[in-house]
Amino acid sequence: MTAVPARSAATAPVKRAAAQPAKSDRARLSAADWERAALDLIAEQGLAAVAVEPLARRLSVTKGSFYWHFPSREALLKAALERWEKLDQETVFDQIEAIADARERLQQLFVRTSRELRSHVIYSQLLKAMDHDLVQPVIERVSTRRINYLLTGYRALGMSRRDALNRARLAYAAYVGILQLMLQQKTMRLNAEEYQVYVQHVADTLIPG
Amino acid sequence: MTAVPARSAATAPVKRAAAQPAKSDRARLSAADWERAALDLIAEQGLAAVAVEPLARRLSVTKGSFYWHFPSREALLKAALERWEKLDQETVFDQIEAIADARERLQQLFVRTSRELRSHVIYSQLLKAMDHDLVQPVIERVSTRRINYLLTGYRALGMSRRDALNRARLAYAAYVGILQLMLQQKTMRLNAEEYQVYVQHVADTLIPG
DNA sequence: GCCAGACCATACGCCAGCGTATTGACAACT
DNA sequence: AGTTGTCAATACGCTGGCGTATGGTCTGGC
Repeated sequence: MTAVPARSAATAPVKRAAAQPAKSDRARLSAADWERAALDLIAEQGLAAVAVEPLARRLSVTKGSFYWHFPSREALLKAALERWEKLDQETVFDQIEAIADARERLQQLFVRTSRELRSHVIYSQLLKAMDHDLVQPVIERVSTRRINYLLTGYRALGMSRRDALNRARLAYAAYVGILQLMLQQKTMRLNAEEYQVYVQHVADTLIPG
Repeated sequence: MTAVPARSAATAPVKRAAAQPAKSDRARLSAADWERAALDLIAEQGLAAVAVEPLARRLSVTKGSFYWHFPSREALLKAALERWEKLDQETVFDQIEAIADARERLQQLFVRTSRELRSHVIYSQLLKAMDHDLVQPVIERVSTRRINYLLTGYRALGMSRRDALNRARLAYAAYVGILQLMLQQKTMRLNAEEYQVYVQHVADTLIPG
């Protein structure tokens, strides 16, 4: 019986608490649980670490469970990436969009880059795996969105279109670079204050006054 | 048969022609050949792609050859990384060091980042593999050297120590970021002119004057 | 109560990559 | 000519990950 697992929420008789299923020693798993676990692994060890059997071990089950929820590893990755892209849009982006002042908004984009923010960590890891077929379009979309966001920010500050675009590129490259240099190992292990000062310097340098 | 016999008069340890051993259909391989091929693969597909058997196929031999030259895959990586670090020091760094004017020198660091420059491509790939035990110390050293280089450059332009350090970090992050964004896929596929303009913008923005 | 469906365990076949062992070929030196 | 040293082919065993097949267990609903 190779029944295709019904992944839609419609058929699920068990509603399972809407919030996190708790630490759950004995709870059964859902597809969403696997997706979340996959994103955790991506954040910690990168995309390549998302292997079915290690993931299963991590969740204290066997892959018999996995292949009920997903037809393949690829399917899991696809779902996890979708989930991240949506989540990233909500948590990181929409929050910043709420800020009125363009100058302040630009600065916040840098301030919230500390390694505590999971979504940024995942972004950085995905950037490193951009050769992967599933990853490429996702971070393509996200990056473009963000650069365009910066672009309009700079335009709002009165820069010419050409300058604004290049400044947006520069700012975004600095963002990507500092992510990579800070998150991975110790080359640039700045503590909170040092980082604070650095960000201020970046804002002063990259935001025209 | 083949014109230009590569085997000139050589003595005991067989130094083999100093230059490249040519495309060489039938020439034997040396350890250096494997190291160069490994670096090529790193540049093209990243560190993870450096596998023994694929490499052997690429060189049109079998791994029987490989394990004569190296005791393990790790040993090859180590040797290749050493070779790159040395080569990078010579080609990229020493050349720029020759430039007298601090302002011009800083700009050149950005100008020479186009994807044509192999050493930069390798650096970017290694940065993506910084979790690897052998890679981490290497790019640690290289990155530190470069940032310090920028630091002294900015100091020479009269910046305070704190500002110079932060500016160096910013500039280097921008360098790393633009590398990653340009080399990997198309998010930022700038053509030569666009890139030229961008670099000029970076220089104007990051170099005080 | 008991059946269906959701979830998981076990066991298997497959493949790619690492490393080993053995033998072969061919050059240079004696 | 024979010996030695250098480079390479072939064949093998091992591991870890993917995917399949099949059967087991728990749960809610009738």
